[in-house]
Amino acid sequence: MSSANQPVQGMSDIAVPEVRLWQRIERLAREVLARYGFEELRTPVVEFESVFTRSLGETTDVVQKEMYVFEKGGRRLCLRPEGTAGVMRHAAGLGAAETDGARWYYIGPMFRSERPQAGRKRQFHQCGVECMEPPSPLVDAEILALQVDLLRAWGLEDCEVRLNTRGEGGGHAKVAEGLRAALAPRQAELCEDCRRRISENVLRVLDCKNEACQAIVATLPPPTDFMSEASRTYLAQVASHLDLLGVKYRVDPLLVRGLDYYEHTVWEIASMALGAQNAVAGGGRYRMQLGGRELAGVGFAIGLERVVGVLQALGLDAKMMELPPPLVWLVGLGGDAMKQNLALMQQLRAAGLACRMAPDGSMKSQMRAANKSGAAWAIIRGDDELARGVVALKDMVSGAQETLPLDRLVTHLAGKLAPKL
RNA sequence: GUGGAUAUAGCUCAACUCGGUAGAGCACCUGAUUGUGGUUCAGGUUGUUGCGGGUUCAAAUCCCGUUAUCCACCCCA
Repeated sequence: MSSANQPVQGMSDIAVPEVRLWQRIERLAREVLARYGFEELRTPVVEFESVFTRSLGETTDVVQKEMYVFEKGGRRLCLRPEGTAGVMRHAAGLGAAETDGARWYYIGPMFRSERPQAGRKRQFHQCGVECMEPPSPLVDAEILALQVDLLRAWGLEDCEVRLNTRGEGGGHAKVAEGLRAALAPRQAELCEDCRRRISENVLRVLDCKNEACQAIVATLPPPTDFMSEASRTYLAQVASHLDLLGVKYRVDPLLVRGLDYYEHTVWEIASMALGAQNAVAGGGRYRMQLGGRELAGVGFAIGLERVVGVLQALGLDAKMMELPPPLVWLVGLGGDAMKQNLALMQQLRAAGLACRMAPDGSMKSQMRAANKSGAAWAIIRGDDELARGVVALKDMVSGAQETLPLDRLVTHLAGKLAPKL
């Protein structure tokens, strides 16, 4: 309870039983991702600060106030606040032959120094993908479908997909100018935050929660009006591919994604089961300059804390937890039996069985420990069994107990185990 | 970064308003069976009341600070 044994603010231990849910989530993710031809890429948690400042955008909140930055050996380093930039940094070091058509996924911790809240940790975990195939509405739709598929595999059914376009990368300034011009006459009516946003990040005015701002936004021409014809066509094609794939979505012209590297398709997936931080996942197409190379791809990230939050809110968490293998507990009476059990335990483990024993204690307390551990069987040996070369094997669920020769123990247990697998 | 709430046994919480050296349930340990758990019964252990300071004869209780947690803003996954 004292502060000495608490983790750093906004960071938490993931322990039994919750960690079993995380294990299942990760295992299911790897299975689904493999079906789409993705392979894992493990990039370092620590990167040069410039990897993110250049790609996410100097003015984004993530870069300006949320990164954990530190200096080491005269270099500006940071803990990664997201996954895409690191993957692209990896790609920038490869030749085009290796990156063209690459499909990578990652699962791991990210760090943002925000005020902790429901569904918002300073160390949080994302599962994401990056697909470097040539830009195409078809690929964008496939990747979005993959994300929905993943969420469904985890049991998240009640999610809403909102789809939008940011338009071609070259047209961003034009969109911003258009919006600023349209907002200028109404500026005085906007909330304090939005007046600031007009100059800093005008797109953010679109998704302001303030009612007065929303009323003004409703009168604006949609941002797509300021985009190229090609941009609008691209979005329409993504939408039609999604229809073909049976993915439900809602086109939301007001959907905004914060990071600068996005262009064309962007989307966000929210769950009604969560509170204010209800965005479970987001994604989109992007383009960035890194290491002298221009890199383009489409990808997404899913916030695993939020996935866990939804599963807990829906009451699905207990069912989904990864179960440890059936356990055999060795109970020994007397020093000789304890030593013999220690040796036997290693033999059983070598044969593939999960085993534990208590180092001492009365038979009663050893049995209690076996019960508490959830052991499927107890192997009981005292002087009598040692002398006869047998063990007593007790089924902890039924309570039935049998005596069998030591040399038949492994095959006997393996036979009992088989139907359970 | 801003605002509100909270912090008491391993867990969930009571006692705080009206200061008098902390209590329940669950959990845990021992025994009822000198070699048998999970049910039952009997008995038992558990806390520097988040941390630091102040007021007071006396502070879990009142005051200040601090740290953390929760909720919302902001931002995002």
